[in-house]
Amino acid sequence: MNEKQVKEITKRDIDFAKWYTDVVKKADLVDYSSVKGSMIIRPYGYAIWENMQRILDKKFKETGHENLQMPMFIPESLLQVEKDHVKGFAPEVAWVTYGGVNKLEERMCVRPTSETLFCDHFKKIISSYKDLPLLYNQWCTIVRWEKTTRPFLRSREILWQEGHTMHQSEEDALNETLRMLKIYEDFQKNILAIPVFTGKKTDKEKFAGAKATYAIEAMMYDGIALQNATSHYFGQNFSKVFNIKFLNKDNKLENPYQTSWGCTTRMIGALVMVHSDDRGLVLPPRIAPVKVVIIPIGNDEAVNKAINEITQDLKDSNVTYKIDNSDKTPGFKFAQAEVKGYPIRIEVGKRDLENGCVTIVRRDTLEKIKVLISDAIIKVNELLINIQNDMYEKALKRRNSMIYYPDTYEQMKDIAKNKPGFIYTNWCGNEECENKIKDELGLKSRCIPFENNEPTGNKKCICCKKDAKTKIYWAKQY
RNA sequence: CGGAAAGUAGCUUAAUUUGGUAGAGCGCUACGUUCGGGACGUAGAGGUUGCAGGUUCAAAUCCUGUCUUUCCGACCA
Repeated sequence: MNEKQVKEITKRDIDFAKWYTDVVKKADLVDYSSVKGSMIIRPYGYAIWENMQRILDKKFKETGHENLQMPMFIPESLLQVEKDHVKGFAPEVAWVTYGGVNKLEERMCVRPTSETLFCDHFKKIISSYKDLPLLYNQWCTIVRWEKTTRPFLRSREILWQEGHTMHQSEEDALNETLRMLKIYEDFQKNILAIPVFTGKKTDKEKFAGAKATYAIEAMMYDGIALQNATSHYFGQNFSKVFNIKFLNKDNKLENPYQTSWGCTTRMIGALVMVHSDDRGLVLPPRIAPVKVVIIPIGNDEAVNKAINEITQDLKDSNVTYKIDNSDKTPGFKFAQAEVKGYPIRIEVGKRDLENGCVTIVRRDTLEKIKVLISDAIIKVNELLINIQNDMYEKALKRRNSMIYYPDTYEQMKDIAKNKPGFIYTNWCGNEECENKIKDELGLKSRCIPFENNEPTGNKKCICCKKDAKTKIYWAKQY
């Protein structure tokens, strides 16, 4: 790598935080606005979000969900209905107190999440078991008045998706909660190439007002955890206080069982923090808005002819591409393509063309491959699959190498202090130990995974030495 | 929200200590020469120094407030 590149992007291993902001800025994903925590998602960043939306929305529709739009304002009295919910969200809501020049009779908050709005609506439209399940989703923005903000990872205005569903039985609602969690898990793994742990949150960490929260936990390159999606089971917590009732088959009134689930543009931050490198963004092919960038070298008739041939093949194969026809030198264009993270670049110049070849370069490994023009499309299609798989495997390997399994609290303390990553231990299930570990080691519980969660070894809690109920992941978090 | 640092052209910054005509590099525009890892020449455009007050004959510079950004804590998707 030459000096100029080093100057533009801070090295990842020297200052991870600065590297991250450099990458999201230089790759032109995001810009700051004049309002703290309200970021401008630039076209390239938004194109990634549009791809996420398109893929997830299709999954939601395939599983029977319908999109709708709810209002963005919640009257204070409505937010107050569920006690735990308001307690959890009140510290971070923004209030509207004036309409024009007149003070409002009742102030309204800008939605921090829409459970209360949905419930207020559900009670009007649900009357029979025949109305259930009710499977709704909305794509929208919400506002949470965060104190510390960072592009994508933590903003005050959040672009997201929230699903809200109502069911006849506990079983149906729980199934829905886990079904949607699985969709998120598959999406992260297969599309974003991000390995994740899925599991249950502790009572301390669960959503305000929920009976149970399930989450997707990913590890960033620096070993810090990022919660990438959540799915909540509410039981009848909200339906009771909102007085939502339906007549069941036995002609008896019942409160329905509820779920909600969501994911945000934070996933873009995760893409950066898991895959990208000192040269800039690295995008998995399945989420990349532009899969191939073509760089002409010199302005030559043979070059143009070869490019026409290749682009026709790309069109026929439905591979999104872009031709960099700017008047920059090739070296500049190569560097630019790397900052932007296009999975594949094809260099077309007369030196290769004399042998009927072009050069194909993988963004993830920077490997250069010479192929005949006629074989380019075959190689591109093959590489798009390989890059996607290799990026997942690489991320998985790194993550697994940063998970620690201490037997004693002293060992855990040492790891927490000296080694970034996740720590997997036996746990008694008590909040006291959770609080102690947070206070003393700065670690929060991530999740109790669904599989291989039986206590091991002496089967005692790592902290209090009482009988352990389960195993649990701990980590520092964004 | 506490503690610290910073804000001058699109970006990186000089001038701030010691108040006195805001200067450069990159980028941008036009033309030309170039083109296999961040090209070069010539000519240009671009600033009420984050914002609002105050001190002063005079403020980028000193003082107060405020907004934004970054880092460290507390809080959180």
